[in-house]
Amino acid sequence: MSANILIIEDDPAMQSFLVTLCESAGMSARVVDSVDAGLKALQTDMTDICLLDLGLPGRSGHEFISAARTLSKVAIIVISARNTDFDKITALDAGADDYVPKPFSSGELLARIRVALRNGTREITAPEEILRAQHVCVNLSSRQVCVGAEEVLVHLTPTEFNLLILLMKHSNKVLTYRMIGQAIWGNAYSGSSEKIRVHIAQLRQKIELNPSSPTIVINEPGVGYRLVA
Amino acid sequence: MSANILIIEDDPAMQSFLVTLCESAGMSARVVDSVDAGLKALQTDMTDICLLDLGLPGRSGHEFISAARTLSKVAIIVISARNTDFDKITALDAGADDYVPKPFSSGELLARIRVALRNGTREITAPEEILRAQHVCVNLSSRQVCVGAEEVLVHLTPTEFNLLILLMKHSNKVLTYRMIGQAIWGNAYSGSSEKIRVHIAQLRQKIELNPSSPTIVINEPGVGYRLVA
DNA sequence: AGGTTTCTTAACGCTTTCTTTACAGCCTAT
DNA sequence: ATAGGCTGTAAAGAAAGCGTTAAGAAACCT
Repeated sequence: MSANILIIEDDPAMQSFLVTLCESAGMSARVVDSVDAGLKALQTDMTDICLLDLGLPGRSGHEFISAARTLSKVAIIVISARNTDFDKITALDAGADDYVPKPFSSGELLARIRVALRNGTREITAPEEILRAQHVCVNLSSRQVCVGAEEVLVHLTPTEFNLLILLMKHSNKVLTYRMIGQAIWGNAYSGSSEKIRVHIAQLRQKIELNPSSPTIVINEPGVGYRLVA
Repeated sequence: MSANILIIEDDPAMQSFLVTLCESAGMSARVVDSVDAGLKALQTDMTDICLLDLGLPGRSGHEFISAARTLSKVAIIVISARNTDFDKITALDAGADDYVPKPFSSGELLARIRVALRNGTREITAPEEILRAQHVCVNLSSRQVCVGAEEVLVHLTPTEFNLLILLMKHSNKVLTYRMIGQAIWGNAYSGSSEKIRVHIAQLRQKIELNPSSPTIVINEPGVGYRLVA
């Protein structure tokens, strides 16, 4: 699997340097010299990573980032000689994945490309909007919870809902009382397990087929809880 | 449900600076000052992002990165004054997600934290660590223990579980009564071996194929116990 | 403000787990 | 062979942890 790199850069010297660098690392590189051409390439070419020079003539690189984000989740690594905080922060917040100041070492750039590729591989599976475990399914966007074969809608309080999706996102793993407290109440969490016990009980009342002998939310004595999927 | 930041940093001034920075951004921050404490915190605390100072005394930050990667996919942002290419590349290739050189601007660090949080929502499934010895396998993340060819699930009490993984992590080595006692009961351990004998017996009842002639947990008369893998 | 929902806390019974004690069997050394 | 120390097992009491209920506090929504 050789990665496809899209280089958006107008300086010919830097163009050839980046192309050579990428190809020497076994990746295939394609160059465009404007934001418009870059956006067009994103729609027609298979692209794993964009290397973007912020200092382009015409439309700014920041525009490219936000426009590209509406098109795809491709990783964007900004390369720029404009190294003010403002440039970095706006680029990263607009959707860039990394920001490498010029001058940069080729080894570091390649390492950061490898990081982006590593992250990119898990992106293929889109974030699941619906979580399932046994006879329970949760719609994250509508915050609705169905139970049983007939998919009866159940109303959960905010805390119960947070608790459920927390356990679901870590299904089959034991979450310690500490983890649960921190995830739901943040730093303000005192450390006692009593609160959690009550909310777990109420959650079980609503989602377990037989709350007195739970099959979904399982207690691990002395440690915490585990959701079995 | 705000982000939980684990700060691994030994310098008190930098500690408080980072804590203040994170909390001013509405995130929960927690500080440890060593690699070992950091790894322990990863197992007991809910953590979205690690801020790691590479220049720690004792075990190096690089060790933390690779060890943490076997535990979870938590995002790791390295903060370091050692800014050679070598440091950056090895840290990134070991599994770090970003590398911020000191001195850094607080705005940039926060922006890079936001990037990591954005990426982190994609997937949380960590590689599950499984220990094996003969016909016994232990899943550390789900705390489940299987025995025999049919992989029957066995329930262990907290003490039995701790005892088992302690022996497994030092398999084929003899652990003295004192070592076992201190590892499981800490400083409160009195020094008598009677407690240990009872728990070993109950553990054997559950994991040995023939508890009366054990093949896994072997007694070393006058010294302690040894687990043969 | 009134009423409703939700959260937090405390209490209690029940179960699980831990600790202690006692004793029998085994091995070793005298 | 026997005494002494060490190990394995069983049982009972103590302690801790969990599930549940109820009541007051807080937040939320008309």
